[in-house]
Amino acid sequence: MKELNERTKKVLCAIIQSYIDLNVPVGSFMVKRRFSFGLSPATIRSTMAGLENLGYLTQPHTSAGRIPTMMGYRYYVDSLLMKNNMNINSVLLHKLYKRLRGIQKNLNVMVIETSRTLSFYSNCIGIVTPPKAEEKVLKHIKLIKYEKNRALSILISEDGTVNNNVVNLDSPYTQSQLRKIANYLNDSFAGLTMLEIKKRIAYQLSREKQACDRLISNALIICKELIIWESDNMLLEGLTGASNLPDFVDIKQIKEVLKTIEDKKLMLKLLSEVDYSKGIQVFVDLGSIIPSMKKMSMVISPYTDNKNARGTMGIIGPARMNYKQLIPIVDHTARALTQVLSET
Amino acid sequence: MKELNERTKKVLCAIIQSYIDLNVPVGSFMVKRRFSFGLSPATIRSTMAGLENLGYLTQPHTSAGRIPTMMGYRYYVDSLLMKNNMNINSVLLHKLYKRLRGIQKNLNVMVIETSRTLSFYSNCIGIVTPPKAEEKVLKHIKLIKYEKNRALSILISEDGTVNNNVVNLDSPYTQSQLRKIANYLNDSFAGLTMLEIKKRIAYQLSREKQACDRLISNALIICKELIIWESDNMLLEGLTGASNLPDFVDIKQIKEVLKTIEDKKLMLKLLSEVDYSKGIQVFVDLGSIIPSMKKMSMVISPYTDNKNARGTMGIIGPARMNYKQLIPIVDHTARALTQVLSET
DNA sequence: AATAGCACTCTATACGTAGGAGTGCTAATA
DNA sequence: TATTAGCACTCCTACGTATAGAGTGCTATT
Repeated sequence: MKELNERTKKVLCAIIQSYIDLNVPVGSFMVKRRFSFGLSPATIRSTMAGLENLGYLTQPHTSAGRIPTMMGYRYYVDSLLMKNNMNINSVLLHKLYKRLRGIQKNLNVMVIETSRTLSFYSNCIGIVTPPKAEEKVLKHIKLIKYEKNRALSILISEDGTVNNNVVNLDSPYTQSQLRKIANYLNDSFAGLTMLEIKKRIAYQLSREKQACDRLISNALIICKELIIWESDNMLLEGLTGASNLPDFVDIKQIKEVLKTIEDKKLMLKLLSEVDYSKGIQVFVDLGSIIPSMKKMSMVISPYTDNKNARGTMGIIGPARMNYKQLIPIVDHTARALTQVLSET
Repeated sequence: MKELNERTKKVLCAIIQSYIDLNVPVGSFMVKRRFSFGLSPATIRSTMAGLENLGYLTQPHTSAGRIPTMMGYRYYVDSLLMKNNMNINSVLLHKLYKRLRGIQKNLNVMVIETSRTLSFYSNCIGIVTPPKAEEKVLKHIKLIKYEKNRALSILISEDGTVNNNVVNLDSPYTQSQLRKIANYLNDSFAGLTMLEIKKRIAYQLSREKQACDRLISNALIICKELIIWESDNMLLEGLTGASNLPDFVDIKQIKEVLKTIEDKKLMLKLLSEVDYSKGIQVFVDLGSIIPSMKKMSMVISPYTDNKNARGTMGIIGPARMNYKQLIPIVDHTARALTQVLSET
C-alpha cells in the first residue's frame, strides 16, 4: 500500500467528509465549492479517478459522483485519530458528565443509563457490556433457605454488583448447614475472580471425589452452579434514534440489524474480543465480521472502575456516521464512566 | 346500531377473512370465487355498498375492492369470539405446553420465556407484564450489611420472585441490629401485599413520629424505600418477527411503533387498565388509544398463579392479523402459564 | 502538471398510453 | 320484489418514451 501524497489525502478526506455531511455522491464541483483548495474540478477529477483505482472511492454509476468504500472510511478514520483534530462541544461535554454523575452508584443502573446516554447524544445504538463475569472478584456469598430443597444464593462482587439465584439442593438442608456451606465458600474463594474459582472447583472436585466431606463437596457443586449462571450480558439502547438516521431507508437492512441485535450472541462474541489495552477503537465495516451488519460501523472504548472491573461501551451506527463528532463523544463518555465508577 | 341480517354478516366476514388471508382489497368476484354461497357478484356488490354505508368497509379508491374499517374488524372479532369457531392445531398446542413446562420455575425467567413463546408462534410482538408489584405478597425480608452506611436488602415474595436492592442508612448499623430490623419487618408485614404494607407504613409513620423506637422508625423508612423501588415492568419480544409481516412495509409506521415500545410508559398505562375479570380481550385499533399504534391490534389475556399473582400477557400486531389463529394461541398460552405457575 | 472545453453516459422525473379489475346503474328475469 | 346480467365508467398500475441535469473522461491547450 503506497502512501498517498498530501493533496490526494486532502481530496479523499474532503470527499468523505462531504459524503458524511450530505449523504449524496460527491462530484468534483462539489469538492471545489465546499473546500476551496485552489484546484480546478478537472484536477480533482483526475485525483478522484486515481483514488478509485486504489480502492478508496467508488461510483454508484458512471455519471455520478464518488462515495467512499469501506477502505476509504478506514483511511479517513485513521487519519482523524492520528491528527486528533476532533472537537467536542464543551457544553455537551458538561452535560455528559453531569448526567452520568447524577445516577445512583449501582453498576447495573449505571450500565443502562450509559447506553441510554450514548444513544441519546449520538443518535446511534448505544451498547455497553457490564464488566466480564469471569473477571469479577467475589466478595461474599450468602445462602438462605428458600423452599424444601432449594436455597436462595446471594453473590456479592467487589465491583458492587449483586446477583441472586435459586439453587436446587440434593436434599433438604437446615439454615445452619447452609451457613456452614456459605462460610466454607467465603473462606475458600472470597477475593478470587470467578474464573479462578471455577478452575479451583474443577480441580478439587476431580482430585478427591470420595475423600472429602459431603458438606464440602455439596458446597462446591452449589458454587459451580452459581458461577455458571453468571453469564455475560450486554445492553443496547436507542434503536429508535438510530432508525431515524437517513441511512436506514432500507427496510431490509433495518430488519437484519434488529435481528442480529435481538440475537445478541454474535455481538457478545465480537465484544469479548475487543482489546482492552488499546483505548478507543473504530470498527469500520462491521459487515466483514457480522454479515448482517453491512455498512455499519462501531466506535468502542473500554472503561474500568480502577479496580478489577473492566467493560466495553460504545455505539453502533451507519458506516457513514459523523466520526468527527462521535469518536469524542464515546471517548468522553468512557472517561466519565471510569471516573464516576472509580469514586466509590 | 341496527343488527345485520344473516347474509350481510356472512358477506362481511367473508370479505374480512379474505383480506386477512390475502392482504389485497377484495371485490365481488373474489368473494364469489372463495366462498360459494349462491350469490352473484352483483348481489354481493350491493351488499358491499350497504356495508360501506354502515361503516364496516371502505374502498381505497373508486374502482377497487373493499377493505375492512376498524369497525369492521371489531365486528368480525366479536362474531368470532361469540361463535367460538376458532381452531388451534393440536400439535402446536402440545408444543406450547411443552415449551412452557420446560422452563425452570423462576417467575422472571418464565415471563421472558412466555413473551418469546408468544412472539415465536404468532409472529407478532409478544408482551407480558409480571404480576403487579403492588399486589405481590411479602414472604420474607432479609437485610445484609453491605458497606459502612448501606445494607443489601433481599425481598422475597410469595410468588417466588426475589428482588435485591441497596438501601442507604442514616448511620452505621451492626449486622445484629439489621437482623432485629428485619425481624420486626417480617413480623409486621409478612403475608401482606405491598400496597397494604405501603399504607400501614404511611399510617404508622404519621401517627407516632416521636413516640416509637428509633430502630423501628428506621425499619419503616427502609421498608418504604424498598417497596417504592419495586416498580412495574413489562417485557416485549419479537420485534424482528413482527417486522417481517407484510403489513410493515411502511418504514414510518415501524419507527413509530419502535418508539412507543421503547418508551414503555404508554403501553404500561394501557395494560394496567386491562380488566382481569374478562378473560381474553381484543383491542382492535390500538391507534384510538395510542396514536402511534395506528392500525395495530392487541390480543391480551390475564394469567394467575392461583394465589395472589396476576399479570397480563398477549400479542401486538397489525389490525389485519389472523385472529382466528392468534386468539386461541394467546388463550392457550395464558392457560398454560397459569397452570405451570399454579403447580408450585 | 494543471486546466478548459466538449462529447458522452447515466439517472431521475414527468408524461402518455393501454390493460385490467372493479364498480354502480339499469333493465330484464324468476 | 329480490336477484341477476349487461354495460359504461373509473381509477390504478405497469410500461415505454422523452428530457433535463449532473458528472464524467478524454483531449488539446496553457
